[in-house]
Amino acid sequence: MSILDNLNIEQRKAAERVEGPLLILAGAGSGKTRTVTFRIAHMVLEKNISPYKILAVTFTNKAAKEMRERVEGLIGEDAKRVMVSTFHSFGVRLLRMYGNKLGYDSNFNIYDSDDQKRLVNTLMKDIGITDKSTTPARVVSAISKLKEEGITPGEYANDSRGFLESYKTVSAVYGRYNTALKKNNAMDFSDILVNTNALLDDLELLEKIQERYQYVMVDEYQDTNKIQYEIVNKIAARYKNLCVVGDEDQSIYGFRGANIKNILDFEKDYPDAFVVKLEQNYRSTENILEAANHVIKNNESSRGKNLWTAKKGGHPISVIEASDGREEAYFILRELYQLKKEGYNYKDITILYRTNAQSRAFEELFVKQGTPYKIFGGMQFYQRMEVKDVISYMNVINNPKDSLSLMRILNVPKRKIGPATINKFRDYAEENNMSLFEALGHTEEIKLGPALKIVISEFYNGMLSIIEESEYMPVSEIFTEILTTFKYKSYLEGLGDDRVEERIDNIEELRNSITELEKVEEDLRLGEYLEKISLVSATDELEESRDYVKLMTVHNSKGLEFPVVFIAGMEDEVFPSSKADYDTNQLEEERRLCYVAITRAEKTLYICHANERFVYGQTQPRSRSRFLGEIPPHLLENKNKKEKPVQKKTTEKKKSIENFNPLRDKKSAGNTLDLPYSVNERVTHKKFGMGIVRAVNEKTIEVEFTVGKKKFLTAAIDKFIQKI
DNA sequence: TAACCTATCTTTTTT
DNA sequence: AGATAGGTTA
Repeated sequence: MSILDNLNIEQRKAAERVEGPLLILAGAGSGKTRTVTFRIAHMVLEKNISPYKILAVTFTNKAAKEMRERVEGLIGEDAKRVMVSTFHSFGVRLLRMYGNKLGYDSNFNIYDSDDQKRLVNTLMKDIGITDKSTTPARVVSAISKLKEEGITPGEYANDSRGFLESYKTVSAVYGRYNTALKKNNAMDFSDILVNTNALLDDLELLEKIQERYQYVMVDEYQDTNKIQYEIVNKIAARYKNLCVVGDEDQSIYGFRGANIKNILDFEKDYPDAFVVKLEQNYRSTENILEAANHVIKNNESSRGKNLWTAKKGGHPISVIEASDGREEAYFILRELYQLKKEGYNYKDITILYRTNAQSRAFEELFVKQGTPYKIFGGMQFYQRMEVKDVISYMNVINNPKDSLSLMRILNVPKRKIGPATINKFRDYAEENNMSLFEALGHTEEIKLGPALKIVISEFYNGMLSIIEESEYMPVSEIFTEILTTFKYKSYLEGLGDDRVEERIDNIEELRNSITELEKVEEDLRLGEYLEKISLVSATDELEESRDYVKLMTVHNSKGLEFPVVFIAGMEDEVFPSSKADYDTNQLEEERRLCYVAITRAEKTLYICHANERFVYGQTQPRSRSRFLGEIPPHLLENKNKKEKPVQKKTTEKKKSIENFNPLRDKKSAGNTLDLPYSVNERVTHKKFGMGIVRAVNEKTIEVEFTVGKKKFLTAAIDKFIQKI
């Protein structure tokens, strides 16, 4: 008897193979996660391998969480000792510990693409680039791709494409951009990987890590890029217990440097690799699977698999033709109501599309009709202007070297600190080799009007005071301090913007999310919080229990499955994207994307397309996607409803499910201190004066001052609070 | 410095 | 269509 008796023959072959290099070619829906989790359980329960020695790397937090929970279901508490992590979280963890070797402080901030764009933008202006052929956004994506392909600024400068103007721009910015990030004690997403990889060049450290993680597993190996490849292979080099799982037909991240060769060449890298193919699909009906197989076989890059299912037949695939994008949304909504009548719930249904912009038509209609829905990805909660403002305050408090975040908030709320003034301080900081924030403390040495001096000193001292407090204050208190000290809400109210209410709601939602998080993790520190919100991915917020229709890009749907799937916008120039028109490799990637989309469906699949579409403020004619033509007609059924659906009189607007949920990953408990404080004891605080202790919790205490109740973390509290 | 107007660009896809 | 950058004016 073995725990592996629960697996099919192929899955079992893979799970049994614990030592040595192992390649698991796992077709869509073939029980990949099941195989991997049972493999871990087998290692721990039946092979006596310490869970502490196992590292499993996934692409999203959601995948990591799911894997951890499923392993826990099999082996219990020991599962917590297995390191299940995304590449990025794993890297950040390592870099917090050892980043000083590369010249970073452990409180480094993480920049998102918005930050990257702003930084590149200022750099381009500083250098005086007049190149109109490119934009900061394009420069950012070029730089990210270069980083993840392992090309340094120096190497890029020697590249032969040097005559192109956009190339020159990228080349001029790349190195300076890196320097600026480092000065700000910040990393972008690519840096997390690049620096993790660089850390592993330290042989002593590498050996330590190799000894710690003697068994390495990588999920979605077809989507690893050069740097991730190097990280994995360095760690596994010592024991060669490397298990990679993937499917070359689902490689869809070429645009961010993913290299399909990593999986195709695994057997070259490890000639003694054991290879297992998982070809039984447990997810979809025969019709759906056959359609997917017919599409993907047009790809040269496909090795060819024999994906099969025991679920014979099934519904034909419904094709819906609409006159335009709006009608497409109507048709889908009507079909959705039909499905509801047949007994499906909203949560069984997912609408997939190629680009985020396509979600708009659905959102408008669903709001009007009061249909519960949730859009994953797109404009993230944390990227909204007002949320980002407050986060930028937190960024500076966490890491005052972060001049980029500082520049964002210097004049928000408006303090009459314009670009001219900021530049004076930037110059002063540069000349005196200090950070912009430090420079703000030297108002006397800089030529300024008296009013400005006062304003800047107020800002500077306000920040200093919160920075000091942040050592022992819970994030929620820091949040409140920021809002009150800098009167952020009155600033929002005074904007005279028609979205004031929404913005204030967002701020309140941010507060709620922090409070929710602190319920789970009482002693959450600012740095940990910022890290957490930087690394969330779109589908991490997916809640199985709530009943709403899910909308997301095909990219975001990878690894997920749904009873009913609508693929919207199946038109040439949309899917495949017009960007892939003249490039076979890109076209093949689009086809893999289509393959991913089709194979998400369990029972029912709809493919929709419109004859014209409104793009860039213009109506353009559209024809059905070539991919649709690759599906044999006998699998398709025309589900066209000729008459236009009657739009219901707008009923009372129901609020859609918010696009945002508090993070709720649990974290292991921190240290517990003996508290010398007791309820009703009197204390004094530097800033808030006299107070009375109202509650003593495990890791925090609450004190009532004249200004109101405040919470404090007990760690390091003695520096700030004194007993009387 | 801020407020207002006009011209231009945007949409691939994401940790 | 909507967002944003850049320029002009108060």
